[in-house]
Amino acid sequence: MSTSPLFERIRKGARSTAERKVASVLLEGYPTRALSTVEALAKQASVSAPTVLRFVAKIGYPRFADFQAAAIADVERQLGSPLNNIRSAVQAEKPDHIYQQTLLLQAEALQTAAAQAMPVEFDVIVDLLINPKITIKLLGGRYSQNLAQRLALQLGQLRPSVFFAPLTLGFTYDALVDAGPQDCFVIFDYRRYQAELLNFARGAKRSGARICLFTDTWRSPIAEYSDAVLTSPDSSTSPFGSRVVPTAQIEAIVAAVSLRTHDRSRERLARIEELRKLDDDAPSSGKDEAE
Amino acid sequence: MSTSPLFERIRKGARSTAERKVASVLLEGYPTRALSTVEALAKQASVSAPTVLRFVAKIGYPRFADFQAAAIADVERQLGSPLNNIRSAVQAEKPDHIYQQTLLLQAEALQTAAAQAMPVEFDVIVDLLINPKITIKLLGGRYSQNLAQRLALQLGQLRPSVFFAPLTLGFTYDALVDAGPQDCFVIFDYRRYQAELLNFARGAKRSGARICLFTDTWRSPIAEYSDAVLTSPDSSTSPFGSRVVPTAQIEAIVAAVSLRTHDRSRERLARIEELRKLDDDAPSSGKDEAE
DNA sequence: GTCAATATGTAATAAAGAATACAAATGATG
DNA sequence: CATCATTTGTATTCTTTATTACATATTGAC
Repeated sequence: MSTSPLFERIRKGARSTAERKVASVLLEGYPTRALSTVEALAKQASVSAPTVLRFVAKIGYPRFADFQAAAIADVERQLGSPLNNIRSAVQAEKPDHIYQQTLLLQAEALQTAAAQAMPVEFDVIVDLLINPKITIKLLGGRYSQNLAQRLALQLGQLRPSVFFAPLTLGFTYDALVDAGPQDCFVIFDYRRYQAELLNFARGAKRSGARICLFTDTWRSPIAEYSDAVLTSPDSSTSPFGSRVVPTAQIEAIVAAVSLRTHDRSRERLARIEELRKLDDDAPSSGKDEAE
Repeated sequence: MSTSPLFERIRKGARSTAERKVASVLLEGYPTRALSTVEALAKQASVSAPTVLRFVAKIGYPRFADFQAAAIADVERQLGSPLNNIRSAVQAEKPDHIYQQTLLLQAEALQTAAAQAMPVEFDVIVDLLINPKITIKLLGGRYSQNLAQRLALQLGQLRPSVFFAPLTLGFTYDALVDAGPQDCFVIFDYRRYQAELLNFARGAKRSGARICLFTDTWRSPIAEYSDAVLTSPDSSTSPFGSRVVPTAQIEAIVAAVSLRTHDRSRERLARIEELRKLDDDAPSSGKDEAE
């Protein structure tokens, strides 16, 4: 068990009798007792207020407020990720509100997806996506274009040759004209599969291009032509299917790609930031706050 | 184990807009944020100090010190709870693959979001969105436009007068020209908040329009001008923030709106289907739909 | 739209608490 | 046991923080 630095400082910092009293009191009720006031502590330790002040100053906190801040930070650390306890409490008794219900339902969907995941499929996709010789083209159906767009947006920051092919008014086929083995199509197709997409996939496959498919558990017919498929269980309260799991999948992909390409993508991101700054300076740029 | 009474009091005690802001801030950082000062809290929630005082008074703590004492007691209770250790032990065994890890991480994020959720905020938003007299305009930042778009897409099927306002090249302000009390702006703004959006929100507020904000726990400055705010905790493996929780939130909103409008939206959906069929049969660009 | 009721913010006030100066006590060393 | 250094306490000042009183804005009912 690792003790906190603050805890150690208190233990080791006490030299004289009065200070040891203070330290014991603090350690006995660690860390919550540190959250009270100087005078309360002084009284509990049967010493004077200045003694307490001097002690915390000696262990590295010139102002009592600093000391308290450190204590609070420690409390947060000990509580672990902020809401562990409350989370488990909420899980125990199902909440009544539709908002919470929906979120929890999706949480379960994610856990299911994780449980039945096929890492191999995932890896195949990532391997394709990090290959700089391959051009990535993304597209999706009426309601899944969004996903394609999002993945395109993020992937486009990590590597070159990423294109989003909007599925509007037959323009889609433009992307197919010069498709070849050097291309990888990432297709999102969920229930109410669109024939247009299937046609497209067939054409792509014929041209020798790779296909990665994101679909639901019922599996779009495109699966047949795909090199790798990621499926997501769909449990949803909404009249439209849920896109929470797909969103998480996308982020997982991005995370993996980002990891694997590390240096290159890092540098790329930096360059993009540079360019953006130039553009943003026309209007006043966004402030970038960390509290 | 039951959730702490204090936690529940905070969640349920908030009635007005300003009080809801305070409650959100408290719940987001529960319980440690309650250990800071009245003014700090007021600032974080973009309200005045007395509002904070009045709120804690309302939920049963006539003096702020009482409230803090309760919070500290809660911290002690949580730290003392053996469940904590068990839980962290269970959490220790992680799956090995980044894909599964990411999904599970997001599952946790959703649970956290559910735990600290403020159904009141949610309800306020839904109330606005089902009001047929109100025009809904949605917009978002560079990377959150997607979310706006998705919500627009789905909402647009359930009710009329829904518009997506793309944030491109200053065109955004077109949506602001004739904004008034009959308008509700739904804004998505996550870390690396964009000044442009903030300006926009200010303008919107001035015109008397309502504002619903989706943001992260750091809270976009727009929160100050918003009638309702939904926050999402951000834990993410990817170099970009995660949008899983926001996605789930959107779906929850859609589900709720759909429930509340029931008949009207059902009929509307049917009509849309009809029209789509007509359209799909015309172009020769491929038969579009396979059910 | 107008008015009453309720919320919210501003600014002044009161209280609590932290920091400081200085004096008293303690303890070590010759 | 005298002297210096160190520790501790008392009393005071200064800051921060909570609280209250009052003005303004917002909301909801008619």
